[in-house]
Amino acid sequence: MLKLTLKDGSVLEVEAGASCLDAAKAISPGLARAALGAKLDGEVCSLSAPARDGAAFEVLTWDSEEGRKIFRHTTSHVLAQAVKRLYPAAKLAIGPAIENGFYYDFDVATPFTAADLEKIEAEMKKIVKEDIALSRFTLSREEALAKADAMGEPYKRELIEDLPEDAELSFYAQGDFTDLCAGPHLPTTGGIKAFKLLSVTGAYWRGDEKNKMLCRIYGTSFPKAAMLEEHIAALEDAKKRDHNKLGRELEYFTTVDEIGQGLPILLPKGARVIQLLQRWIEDEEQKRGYLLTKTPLMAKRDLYKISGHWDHYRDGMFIMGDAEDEEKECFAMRPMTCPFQYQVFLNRARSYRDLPMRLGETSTLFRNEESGEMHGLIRVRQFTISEGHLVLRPEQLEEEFRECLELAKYVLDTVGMLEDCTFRFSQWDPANPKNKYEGTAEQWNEAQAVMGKILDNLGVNYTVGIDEAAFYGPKLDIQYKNVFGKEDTIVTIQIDMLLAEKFGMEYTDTDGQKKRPYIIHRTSLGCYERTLAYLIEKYAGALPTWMAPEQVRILPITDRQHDYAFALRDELTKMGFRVEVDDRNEKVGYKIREAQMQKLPYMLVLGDKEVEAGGVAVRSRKDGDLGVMTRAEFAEKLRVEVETRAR
RNA sequence: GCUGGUGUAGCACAGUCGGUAGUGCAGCUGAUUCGUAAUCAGCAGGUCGUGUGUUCGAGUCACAUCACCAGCUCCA
Repeated sequence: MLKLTLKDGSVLEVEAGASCLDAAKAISPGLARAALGAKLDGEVCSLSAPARDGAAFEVLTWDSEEGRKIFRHTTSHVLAQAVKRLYPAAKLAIGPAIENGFYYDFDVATPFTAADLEKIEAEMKKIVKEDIALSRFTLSREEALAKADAMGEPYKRELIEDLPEDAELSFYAQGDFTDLCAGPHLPTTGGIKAFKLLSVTGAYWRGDEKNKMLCRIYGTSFPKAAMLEEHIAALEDAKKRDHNKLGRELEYFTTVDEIGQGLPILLPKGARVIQLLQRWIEDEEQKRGYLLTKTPLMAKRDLYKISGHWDHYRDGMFIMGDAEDEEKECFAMRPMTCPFQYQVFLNRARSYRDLPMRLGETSTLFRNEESGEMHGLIRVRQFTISEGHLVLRPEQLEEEFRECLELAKYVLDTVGMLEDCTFRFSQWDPANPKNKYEGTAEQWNEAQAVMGKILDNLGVNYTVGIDEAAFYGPKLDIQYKNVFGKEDTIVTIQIDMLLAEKFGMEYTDTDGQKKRPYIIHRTSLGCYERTLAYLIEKYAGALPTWMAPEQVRILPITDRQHDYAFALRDELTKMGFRVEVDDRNEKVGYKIREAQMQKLPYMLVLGDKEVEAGGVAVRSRKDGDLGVMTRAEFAEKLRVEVETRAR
C-alpha cells in the first residue's frame, strides 16, 4: 500500500502501483471525473503518473490554473497532430498553453488560411473522438536528438541542443503523433469536449525578428461546450468595449490618413477628458511639492549624445536634417523628457538644501514607432505624459520612491483602474546582445539592489521582468490590460544613477563635498492618451460623471420650455458643470435614446410642470427616471458626485 | 519592420459571371409641439482608400502604395 497526504492533512491509502487517477478515484469518483492532472509534493504531473509513497497529493481540476494549462496544452498537441495528418511537411516548433487558450507554431511553405483552420478543426474533432491515449517516455539527449532527426523536426533538434547536457528529455506520444514535451498532459484526447481555433498569425522563431517567421495558430478549449460559448460571447462583448471602436463612435478621437499613423486627432470630447485629467494631476503634484517646468519639444543632436539617446534610441526618434552630417545643425523631437528637465537642476550650483527637488511637467513626446506597432490611442507616435523627475540625496531615495508609488496608486485608484493593475520590476539583461544598456554591471547591480530593497520594504507584490529595463536603469512598471488581454505599461517609476553622471549633476552636501544625486523618473498617470483609451474600455464609454465630457443634457419637451432650458444651462454652466441643451424639434423619447447611447450621466427632462415648479425631472444613465428635484437639489447632487470623484 | 486579414456615403452593410452604385440609420428641408430608448414626408450625399496596369468596359482582375484590425518584434 502507498500513503498519500491530502491537502486537509488526512492520509489516503492506495494500492501499490496506483496512478494519480486511481488516487483521485479513491477520494471520490466525481473528483476523478473532473480531474485534469495532479500534484505530487507540489510538482504538477499527469493523472497517469504513478502515485509516490509519502507524497503530498493534490488533484488539479479546471478551477486551478495548472489544471487549465494541462487541458489546453493537450489541446495544442491535438492541433499539432491534426496539422501533421493534413500537412505532413509542416515542421513543429512550440505549442504552449497561454492565458485563456493555447497556440502552436508551425513552419509551413504557405501560411494557413481561414479555410485551412476549418479543415484542421474537423480533423481535431476526429482525434478527440478517437480518444487516443497519451503516453510519456524519456530519452537521453543523444537518443532525443536522433529521434528529432528521425521525425524530421529541425526546430525540436534546436530545442534539445539548448537543453543542459545531462537533462532527461521527455516525449509524449499519442497514436501517430509524437512531440518533445515537458508535459504534463491529459491521459487521453477524449476529454477535450469543446475547442475552437481563433486566429492564424505570424510569429518569429524564438521571438527573434532575425529568425524565420513561423505560422502560429491560436485557439482555446474548455471541458464543456457551454463554457466555450460563454467565452466566445465574452470576447464579442470585449470587442464592443474596444476603445478603438467605441472611442471613434462616441467621438473621442479620430484618425486621418493624410496626417499619418499614430497621430490621432483628439475630438472635443477626448480633448476635454484629457484636459480634466491633466489639471487634476498638475494640482495633485503641486500639493505634493512638485515644481512645474515647461521645456522644449526638440533639441539639437548634441543633447541626445550626452544623454545616450543618440546611441541607444536613434531609431525611435524623429530627426530633422541630416543625422550623418556633423558640420550642420541637426535637431530631433524629444522621445523622453529627462535630458531637458535635468537642465532645470543644472541651472545653477545646487546644495543639499535644494533636495529633494521634485520636477513635474505635462510633457509631449515623439517616438517614431514601427508601422505595425500603432494601436488606437494605446500606442501612438505623439503622446503626452505626466512626466516628473526627482533629484535626491541617497538617504531620500526610499521615502521619495514610496511617495511616488503612493501618488500613482492614488490616481489609478481614483480613476478606477488600480484594481486591474499588476506590478513589474523591470530589470536589465546582462546578456542582451544588442548593446541595449548603458553603464557597468556594478552600477546596474547597485541600482537593482536598491530598488529591490525598496519594493520589498514597501511590500509591493511584483513580478520580475528580465530585459524590460530602460537603457539607463531599472523600473517599477505598473501594467494594465486592454479588452483583448494585451498588456501595456500605464505608470512607471524608475531609478537612475547613470544620466546624473552623464550630465554632471551634483550638489554640495553638508560636509562641503560635491556629491552625485540619485534620480527618480516617474509618471503619475502615465500617458494621457493611453489612460483615456483604458478608461473608455473600463467604463464601456460611460465615464464617471467627474470626468465625463458632457455631464448633463437638458431635454425640453416642447419649445415652450426653451427659455427655461437655456437659463438652466447657463446657471449650471456658471457652477462649473458641462451642460448642453437638446433643443431639436424631436420627441423626448428620441432625445433620451440618443443621450443614453452617448452614455451621458444625466438627462434633465423639462415640461410645463417643471417650468411652473422651477424644478427638473432627473434621469440618470444608470438608474433611469429619478423623479423631480428642485434645481438646487440637482446641482448639489452633481457637486457632491464631482467633488468626491465618485465612480 | 514582419505574417495574415480588411478597406463601397458620417455609421452599419448589399452589390451575381467584369457591363457604369443601392438599403437602413445619421444629415438637410418641411409638417408635427409631443412626458422618459427611434413621428411622418421629401431632398441631398459616393471619382467604391490611393495610384498604375489588363480589358471595348474595372467596385469586381493584377501589381504597387496608404490606412485600419489581429499577432510577432519593439515599447509609455
